[in-house]
Amino acid sequence: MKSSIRTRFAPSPTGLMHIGNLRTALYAYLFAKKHEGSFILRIEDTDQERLVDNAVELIYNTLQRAGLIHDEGPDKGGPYGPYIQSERIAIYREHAASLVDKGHAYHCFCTKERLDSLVDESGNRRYDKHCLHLKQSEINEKLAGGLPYVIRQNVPEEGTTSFTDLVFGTIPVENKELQDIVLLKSDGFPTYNFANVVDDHLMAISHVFRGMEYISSTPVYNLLYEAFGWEIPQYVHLPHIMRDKQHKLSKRHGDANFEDFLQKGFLPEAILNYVALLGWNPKTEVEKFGISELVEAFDISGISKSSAIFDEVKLRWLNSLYMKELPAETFAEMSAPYYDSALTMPMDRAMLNALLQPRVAVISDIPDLLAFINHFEGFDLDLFENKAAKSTKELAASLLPQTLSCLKEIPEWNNDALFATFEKLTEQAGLKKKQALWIIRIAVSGQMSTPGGASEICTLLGRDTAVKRLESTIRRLADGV
RNA sequence: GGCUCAUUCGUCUAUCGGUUAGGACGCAAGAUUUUCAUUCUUGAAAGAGGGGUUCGAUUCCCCUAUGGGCUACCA
Repeated sequence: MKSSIRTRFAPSPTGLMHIGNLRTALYAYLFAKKHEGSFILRIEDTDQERLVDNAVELIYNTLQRAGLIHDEGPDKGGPYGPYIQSERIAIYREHAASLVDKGHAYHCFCTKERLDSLVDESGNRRYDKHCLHLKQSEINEKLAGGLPYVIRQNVPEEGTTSFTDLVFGTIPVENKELQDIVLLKSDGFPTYNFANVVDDHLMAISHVFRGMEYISSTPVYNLLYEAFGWEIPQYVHLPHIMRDKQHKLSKRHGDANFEDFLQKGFLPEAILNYVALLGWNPKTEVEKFGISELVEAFDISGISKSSAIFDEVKLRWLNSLYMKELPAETFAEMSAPYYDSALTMPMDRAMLNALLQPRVAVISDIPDLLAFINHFEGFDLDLFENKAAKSTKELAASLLPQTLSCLKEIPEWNNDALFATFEKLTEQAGLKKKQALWIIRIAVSGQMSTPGGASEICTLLGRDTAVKRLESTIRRLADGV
C-alpha cells in the first residue's frame, strides 16, 4: 500500500542530465521510497524555444541508468496524467481564468517597450500593475481586437508572506519585494512557476524537492496556493553543487552532466553514491551506500544548507571500491575495448584482468596503466635511483647482465618460474628482494608504477620483448644516456 | 544596487553551550607484503573578522567581509 507521500522529478527536456538535477531527482526518489510513497516523472516543456529533440528519451534512459525508477510518468501513465505539460495547456488556461474571475490575476496588454521603460536606475524592472486598473470594457475591447496579452498574478502590495522550507526553515518576505509575475505567456503556454503550482497540486505532490535557486520565488507560490485555496506542499530546497567556490558545474567544462561521468568510465552506482553524499550526511561513518541502502538511510534532516564542491578525486576513490566488487566477467567485458585499442602485442588478457581489476579506480585508467607496453624507449634512468627500494643505477648496471642471461635460459616462461629465478638471483647478488625486483621491473617497463611486479610484467611481456628491453637498458646504463 | 541564503581542515562533513573540535578523500612519513599496488599505523591540516549574551561559545544574537541565488512572457 502506497503512502500519501508523493514526490516528483520535473525536468525540462533541454539536453543531458545535469549532476545537480540528478541529485535533486535522487533525493526526491529516496524520500518517496523511504516512506513507501510514489515518485513521479513530469516533463516541463513549456518553453517552446528551448526544446531539444530526443531529450525526453534521454531523460528516460538516464533515469533508467541511474536506477531511479518512477511510478508514474508519460511513458508509464498513472491516475494524474497527462504527465507532459504541453498536453495540459487547457488545464492551465482554465485555472488562470478562474484566478482572473476571483481577482487574483488579470490580463496585461503591456508591450515590451512599455515594460522596458519601467526599468529603474539600478537596472531593475518592476511591473506597475498598470493593466490591473483597466476597465472591464477596455479589456473586452482589446481582447476582441485580438491584442496579445499575458495573465499576471495580482500580488498584494502590503504585508509579508512567509514560507517554510524543511531545510532552510521559515523565511518571511515583504510583499513589496514581490512582483506581479506572468502566469500565462502570450503564446498561451504557462510559465514555469504557474504550471508548477497547478501540476504539483493536481498531481497531489506532497513534497517539492528543487534547487535553491527557486527559494526566492517560493513566496509567490504560496500566494498562488492561497489564491486557489489549495494546501501548500512541503518544500525541500537543495543547495547547489559547485565546480569551485564561485562557479556551478557547467557544460563548458564537461563536468556538469551525469553522462559526462559515465563516459569517463565511472560506474553509475558510484556516481549516485557520491552525489548523495554531497550535501547530505547519513549520520554514520559509512560512506559506501548502494541505492537501497540510501533509501534506508535517507532523511531530510541530514541535508545541509551550504553548497558543496564536486570533488572528482573522491569520486574516483568511491568508484574504485565499486570496481573491486565487480564480478570478474563484468570487469572483463568492460576492459575489453580498452585492451583492443591499447594493446599492440598479444597478451594474456585473463592475467591482465586479474592484475588490473584491483588497481583500476576508473575503467578508463587502463590505457595509462598499460602505457609501459607502448612507451619504453628512452625512459628516465633516474628511476633506478629509489630511496625506499634502496636501489641505484650502479646496482642496476651490475645486476641486469646476470638477469639477462637468466631470462634467456629460463626453461618455462611463467610467473612462478620467473619469480623463483629472481629470488635466486637476488640471493646470489646479496641484495634485498625489494632492491632487485625494483631494478628488474624498471628495466623492462621504464615506469615508476606498473600494474604488477617484476615477475608479472615480464610474464606479460613475453620472453622476446623482455630480453630485448633488458638488452637495451643495459646498453643505455653502460653508455650513461 | 535591492532582496535573500550561506560560511568548521585543500575538499565532503560531525558537533544540536562545556570535546585534546571527530571521520572520510587527498597529501606526507613509517611498517607489513612475492616485487608495483593493496593493507596497516602515524602525522600535518579547520571554526572568515569584530562585537555582544553567558560562568562558558564553533554552537545563540547583531554588524562587517566573502561567496551563491533571485531580480524574464527561462526553467
